[in-house]
Amino acid sequence: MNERRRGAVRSEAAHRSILEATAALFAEKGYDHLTIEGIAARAHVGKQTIYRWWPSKAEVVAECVLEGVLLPDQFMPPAAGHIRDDMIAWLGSLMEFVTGEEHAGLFRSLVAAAMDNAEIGRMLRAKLGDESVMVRRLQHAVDAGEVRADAPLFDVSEAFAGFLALRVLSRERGESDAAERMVDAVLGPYLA
Amino acid sequence: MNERRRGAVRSEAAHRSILEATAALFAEKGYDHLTIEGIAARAHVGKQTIYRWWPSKAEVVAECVLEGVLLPDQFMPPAAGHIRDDMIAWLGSLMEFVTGEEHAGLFRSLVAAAMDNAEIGRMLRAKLGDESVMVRRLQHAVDAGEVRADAPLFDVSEAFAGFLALRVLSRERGESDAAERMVDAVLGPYLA
Amino acid sequence: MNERRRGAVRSEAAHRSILEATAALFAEKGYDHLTIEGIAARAHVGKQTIYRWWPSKAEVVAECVLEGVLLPDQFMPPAAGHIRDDMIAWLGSLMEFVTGEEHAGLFRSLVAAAMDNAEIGRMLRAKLGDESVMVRRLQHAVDAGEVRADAPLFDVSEAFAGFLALRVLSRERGESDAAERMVDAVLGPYLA
Amino acid sequence: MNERRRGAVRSEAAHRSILEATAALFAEKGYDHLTIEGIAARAHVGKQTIYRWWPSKAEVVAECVLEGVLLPDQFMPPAAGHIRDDMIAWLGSLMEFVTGEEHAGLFRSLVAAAMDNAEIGRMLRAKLGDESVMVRRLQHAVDAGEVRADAPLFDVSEAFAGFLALRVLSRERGESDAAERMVDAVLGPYLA
DNA sequence: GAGTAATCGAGACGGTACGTCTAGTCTTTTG
DNA sequence: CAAAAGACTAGACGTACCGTCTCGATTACTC
Repeated sequence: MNERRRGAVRSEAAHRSILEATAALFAEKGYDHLTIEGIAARAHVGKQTIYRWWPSKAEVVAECVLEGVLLPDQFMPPAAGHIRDDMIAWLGSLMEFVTGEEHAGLFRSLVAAAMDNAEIGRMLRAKLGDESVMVRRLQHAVDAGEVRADAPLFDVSEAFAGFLALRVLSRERGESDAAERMVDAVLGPYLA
Repeated sequence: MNERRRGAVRSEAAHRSILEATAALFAEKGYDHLTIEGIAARAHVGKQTIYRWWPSKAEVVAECVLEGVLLPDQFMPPAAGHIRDDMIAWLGSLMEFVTGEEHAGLFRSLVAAAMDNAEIGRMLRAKLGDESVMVRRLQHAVDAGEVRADAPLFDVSEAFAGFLALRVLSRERGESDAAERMVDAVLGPYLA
Repeated sequence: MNERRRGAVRSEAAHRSILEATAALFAEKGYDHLTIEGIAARAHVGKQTIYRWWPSKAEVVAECVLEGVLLPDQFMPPAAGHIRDDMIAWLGSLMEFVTGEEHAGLFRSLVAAAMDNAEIGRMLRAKLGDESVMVRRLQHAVDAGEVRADAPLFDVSEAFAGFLALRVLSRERGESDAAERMVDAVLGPYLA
Repeated sequence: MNERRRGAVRSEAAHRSILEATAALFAEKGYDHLTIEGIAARAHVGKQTIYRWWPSKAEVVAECVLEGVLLPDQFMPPAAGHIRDDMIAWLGSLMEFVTGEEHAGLFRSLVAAAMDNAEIGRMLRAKLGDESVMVRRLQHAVDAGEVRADAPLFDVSEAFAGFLALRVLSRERGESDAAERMVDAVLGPYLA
């Protein structure tokens, strides 16, 4: 006879239900008013089912972020026109997004979660300013002759990511032309 | 006739004792394992005495930061030599500070606290990357002829603050030459 | 020369105000939801003013009972007709009083207070069935030839007081003819 | 299909442990220095486990009394000799019990508890002066020809219960021959 | 009248206990 | 045998009072 494992296998329905409940409650109440009991109740799941698969609240939230349940997919820097205009538009819209009333609470909660769990921090950063994506956009601009070939693309992209990180951390939007000034200050000298 | 207050007056001993206990416990256990009961016990104070004067744990911590009980005094960008070297040294040491093992826990806790309480966020930012201080250092470099007069000093300083914010958020130190590369990428073009 | 005290003298206004507040709150909330803080607040008096003159809540309540602020004056057994009818009427009305919805809570509270403070117990008993008053009424009946001269008046009166005490303690009214039956059982054999 | 419950069942160990701790602490400190926290600590039980099954301290104590953990078994009127002697002995010993130094505190506490909770009151009364038991003893005396057949047994027994109630209320033992006098006054006329 | 001592209302203090909530573990029954 | 339901120990939450102490004002007696 074959040696198959017996008993029920991990319930995918429960798994999904937990992630969805977590995302919903996270959005409603934020990271630190999120409770395991609340998730279990909302997901119609036993608490033990959560503890069986995740060691802590932070890990559940981390998986939510990873699965993209919590954050919209990456913001892609548009390649619609000149690199300067595209970067300004993109930085500006992201700045709006992270400081806007609607998502500010969620972001603050995610930062708090990131302080609990390094994985969340890494994902958060990746979502905000994935360097590889930004570098590709800049490389495209180099190829188009808009940016000098010797520009330190990685460091420029990091400066832009840092600009957003600062907004998230300090919780201040800054002036309306902040994105434009930052692009001109950092990228300006490298424009062809 | 003036409306004189009546009854006993706030005990300065209790006040100090609470702040000290908070700082000690914060350092020991971090923000979210900090409890009001723990503070009260350590400070030999009734819980009500804490609740009488602060609405929440976050406010007590905020006052600790404000009073400088929790964080060392501002990191000053040194004016020891050439601006490039000074900024690299300063950014590097702050990066060390926020990602280093020694202060990482305390720092992460403070960031988490800042997400609870905007006041803490503002103080934290002021301690770490006060733009006005950085701008003054850059202005000094302009005066010394090391930086071009038309350099956008404020935006450069914000890029540096963002660099640190990104480290805080992602909790990654990055490569050893990260500070140097960032300074060269952002400040480099403006060096005289 | 005489050793007279100096300084202000006890405020009679405060004293009265405290007793009144106590009586009001006792009636509203009962003995164990009565608090010193509540009395002080209601009486517009500092807590210390209460503690200066009474050692405990029980003592304040005791003084209220003593002063007749809490309980109506003694119920006098009427001397309206034949001793049997008078005693039945009197016992019945007192039974009504102590078990009736209106005063039951107050009585329960008084019993609870009496368990704290013997003085209250003694007063409570005196109010319910003051033997000397009852004995006088019985003596009057003896003189009128309604009761035999050799009847143990004191013990009979104690039995009647006990009847009431049992109602207070057990919190049950018993049957409607309870008073009549008790009078017949105890006093009946001694009727002339 | 029947609606079966799921999940763990009430822990009998915890239940018993709580009742034992309650009885021990009641005896040590009395009703009003008895605390839920104290019970929980002594019983090595979470507070919530107490609140899950009982709404208040009074109910826990009530169950202790019911289970006989707190009070000795019913005091039975002895049937050792003549009814007069037996009743005097029995009343006397109960009077001793409720006013004696040894049990006075516990007893007063129980009475106070009874004022909180009618259930306790009923149990207390049943333990001390259960009429049916007393009536049976009196009936036995009637059968033995010691008491007249037309004696109002129930009312006589109530007079005796009242005698005890009065002691409990007033907390006074009275004179040494109090029991004897009461028996003679109330039961005397009905002796054959 | 100035000085002194006790009182007053007010309210902060160090504490205890409340009743609720959640954590994380353990137990029972169902599918 | 995993999952749901939910009871378990543990302990923090924020509130209510306790009884004491401190404050500034007031009152009444002494010198």
